[in-house]
Amino acid sequence: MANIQEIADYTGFSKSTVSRVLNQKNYVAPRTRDLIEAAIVKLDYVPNAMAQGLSMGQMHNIGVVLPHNEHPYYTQLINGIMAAAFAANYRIMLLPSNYEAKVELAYLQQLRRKVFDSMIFTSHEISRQTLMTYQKYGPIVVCQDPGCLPIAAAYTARVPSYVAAFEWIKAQGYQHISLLATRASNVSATSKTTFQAYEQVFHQAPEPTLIRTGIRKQQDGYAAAAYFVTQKRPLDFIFANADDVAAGARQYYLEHDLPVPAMMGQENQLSSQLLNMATIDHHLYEVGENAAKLAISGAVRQFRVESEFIVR
Amino acid sequence: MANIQEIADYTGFSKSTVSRVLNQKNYVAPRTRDLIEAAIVKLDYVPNAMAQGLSMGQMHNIGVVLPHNEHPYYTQLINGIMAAAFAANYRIMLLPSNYEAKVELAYLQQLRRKVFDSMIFTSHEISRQTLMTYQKYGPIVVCQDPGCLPIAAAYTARVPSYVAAFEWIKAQGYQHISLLATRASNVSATSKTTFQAYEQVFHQAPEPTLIRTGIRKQQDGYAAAAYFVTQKRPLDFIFANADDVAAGARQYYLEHDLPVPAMMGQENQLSSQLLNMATIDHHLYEVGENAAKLAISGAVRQFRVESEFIVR
DNA sequence: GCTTGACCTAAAACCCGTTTCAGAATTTAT
DNA sequence: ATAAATTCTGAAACGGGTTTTAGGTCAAGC
Repeated sequence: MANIQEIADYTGFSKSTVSRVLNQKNYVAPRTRDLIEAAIVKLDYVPNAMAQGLSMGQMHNIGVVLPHNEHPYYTQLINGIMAAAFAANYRIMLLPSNYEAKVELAYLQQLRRKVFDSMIFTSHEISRQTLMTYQKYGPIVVCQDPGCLPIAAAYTARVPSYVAAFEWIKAQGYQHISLLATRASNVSATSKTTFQAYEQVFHQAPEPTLIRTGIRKQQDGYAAAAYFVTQKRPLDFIFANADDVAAGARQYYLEHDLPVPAMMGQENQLSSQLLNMATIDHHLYEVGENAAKLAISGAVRQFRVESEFIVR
Repeated sequence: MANIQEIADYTGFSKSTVSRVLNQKNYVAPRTRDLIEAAIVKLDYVPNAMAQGLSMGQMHNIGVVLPHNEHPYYTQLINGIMAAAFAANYRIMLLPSNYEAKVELAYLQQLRRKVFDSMIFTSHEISRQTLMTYQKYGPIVVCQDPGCLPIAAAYTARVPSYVAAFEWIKAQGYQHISLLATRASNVSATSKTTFQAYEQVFHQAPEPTLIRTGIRKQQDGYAAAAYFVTQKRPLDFIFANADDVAAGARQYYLEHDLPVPAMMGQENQLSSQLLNMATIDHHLYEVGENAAKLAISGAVRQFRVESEFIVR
């Protein structure tokens, strides 16, 4: 528990000189440096991060807001964020929001309090306007298209690949398309985008009876298929929000000796590769990496990746 | 960016009185309190967490070391940790270790530096002896059985349910049992435990050709099944390290119109419920919650849950 | 009327670093 | 030889809180 003062006292130099040795800056006589370094080793001194943080005004922490962590979207995003943050010697704090605006606001207060230097919203309930008012307290990065607003963002441009996918589905002659989504389109930008692309291609809204929300994992896909079958909702194509979800649906049909409808997934997970299934790769790991870089640099820039429709 | 001094100046009281109002302790005249609270609202003041941390010696952060985050083991554990931490107003920092002792040591240094107050090792490469030498810098909780060592731990007692499961498998008459594991038994306590339980029941070591390691997700189970089939390794039971993994293996057999071997999974995920498959519930969410509670309280206690063999 | 205790507040010390400023000792340039 | 620039170091200020100490006011108890 030695502190910098003890090192100073022990060596006979001052705190400032010890600090200079620690930070390798300004002039320090080689002999002085050696003596102080020896003392640091001898007394097993490590600087106190809180004191450094207070003094320098930053803690090298990034707060990452995420609603839950059971969707591959978040898993891949987090992995990308972690990789980039780790590489830059930043740490990430996991901030569960459960899609609640009130909780998100509490986290923004923590940004003000300097609990972390910057934030990444993998998803946000709060309006972008509100987010902007907090930018003065630290970099805020969102993972959705912020439109023309001056907000740092790393996100995937989903529309082109969604349209391409629906064009392809239409060309194949499918007519009753089921949409599996994480959340309803009135609360989720992603779902909204999906639905809009659907309308753009098919010139009509998706069939409400073929929409299922609350879908995150393989098991949810399985349950959705079970629902369609038991409720007798005929369909010929399943557009899933993740490959694992599609795989789960497929599993249901196989297990019940039913004909498996055509389907596609998203995220280009291993399951779609194994099943030789069409998918959309949103390059989320890369999005995560760039979100972290923006959070660290503080640049109010937009990093946009084109998602990729993969036919197999 | 108002600080406590500004509130003091604005109201004419001293820093200490403002601090007392903030922390609701000691005597403060009602009128004084009102005035100061009004000033806090007016100047939109929030205390600086780094200054508070430095002054009080803790940041209310818990560092959570995890090798990767793609296995349900970690997902459930993290969810439990997050829930308990969040409830107690603690935050968690995700510390990826990739099973590297050197990285873990770096994190222990961060504990000394007060980057976080306490640590949870969901898995650790470093010896328990080494961990113990760092206990003086803050609570350290492991998620494995620490034996009789005085280390705080929240973990699942796996042996009884493993033995019960193997007894059951044996009673059913299965003889060629495949074991799917996250890591090899010489580096993983969990795998070692599994193998030992196997030997205890079958009086012989598991068949090396039926062991697959590096298995984490559904897709890995699928790949393992593909391996057994293409390499012509006959087996009649698959003991998987997770339900999703078993589900993946099952999927492979179904897709290739092969007879599906008997199998069981672990973690009691939805997939095993849907497939009506035997499993072992390690109650990881609960383990995570208790790990967080130990990390927060600093009690050097052991929280042990019995895992539960579920026949379906 | 005096002591005692409760109530209220401020000054100062403390937590532990970084950074600025200023001065002293050397070197280099002229 | 002297002025100027460089190298080295320490004192002090600063970041922004909490806590201790101590002193003052006031009412209750004897």
